[in-house]
Amino acid sequence: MQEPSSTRVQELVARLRAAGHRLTPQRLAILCSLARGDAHPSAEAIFAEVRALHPMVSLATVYNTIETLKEMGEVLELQFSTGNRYDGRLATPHPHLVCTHCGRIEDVALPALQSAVDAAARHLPFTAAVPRLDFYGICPACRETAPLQNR
Amino acid sequence: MQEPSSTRVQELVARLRAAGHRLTPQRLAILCSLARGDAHPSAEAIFAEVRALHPMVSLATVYNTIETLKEMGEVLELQFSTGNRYDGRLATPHPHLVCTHCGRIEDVALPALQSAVDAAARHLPFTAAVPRLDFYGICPACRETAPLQNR
DNA sequence: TTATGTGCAAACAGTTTGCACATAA
DNA sequence: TTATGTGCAAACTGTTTGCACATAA
Repeated sequence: MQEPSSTRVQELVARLRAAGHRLTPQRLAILCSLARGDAHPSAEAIFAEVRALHPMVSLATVYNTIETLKEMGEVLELQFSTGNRYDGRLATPHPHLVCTHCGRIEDVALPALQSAVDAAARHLPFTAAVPRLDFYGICPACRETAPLQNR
Repeated sequence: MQEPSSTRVQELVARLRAAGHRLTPQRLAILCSLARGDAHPSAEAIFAEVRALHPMVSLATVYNTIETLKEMGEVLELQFSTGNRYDGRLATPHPHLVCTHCGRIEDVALPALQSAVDAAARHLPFTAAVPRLDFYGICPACRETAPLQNR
């Protein structure tokens, strides 16, 4: 989890306040979890982290806070059939690497491809098309520890 | 639903048999539904179609058959947090347009972009990376009938 | 004849909702 | 003081599983 003093956490706090929302201790902890460096946590993972500081927190509060931040455009929801993940650092769509073995999700920088995707999005028959580009494979760590599977 | 005489249905039947699987009336109906022209049906949609011919069919049978075809590489599963969709016509990954209003899913031909995505997939730190590229927007039909929403 | 497939119903996981209570501002 | 937020528990959705029965080959 991030420190409450992290730049991104401070930014989220400021924007919540600016939008007329309150800052509870639970919320602050959720913000810290969402702004984590290794990010893309699940609601369950955020819940577990927050619970370490606030044993009485409920999952509903985690979902409520995420919903608020989503509406403000400060959190990107990555929907997966295995459970959604959240990115509280970069809320604009960007490509990801998804490990089908351990579930790890990494950002990947592919600027040229990103531009091509964005350009294509502007010329589709669907209005206001938002792209989603993910790559599903085996991460380096899993490749070593589980050498015989999924290769 | 497709006719049992459709080329793709015949192909699926032949491949099931070649793999040592049986062809039940329920299965044939499921194959026809999967090979439909306007495709990308959900399990529920396939179930509803098949039920018209076989009122006693169960959802489990639909999922079982889909699972078998997935393992054979004859059906592409498109996982969405709102429920999975299936493509029994073209089982290799390809981009889609997803209407966030009515749920309609269309194939979209973007050959140049597709090549760029496939090329990128080959140079990622994750092994055997399979790309998934979808665009979420409002389809032309929804744009007309629901002019004030999501625009 | 018998391995494969089917139908039912229960279990599961992640998410959402309703409502009384708590609290930040 | 009071609108906003919280915690709990129940409900919901799509999917998966176990098991006895049915049937294609």
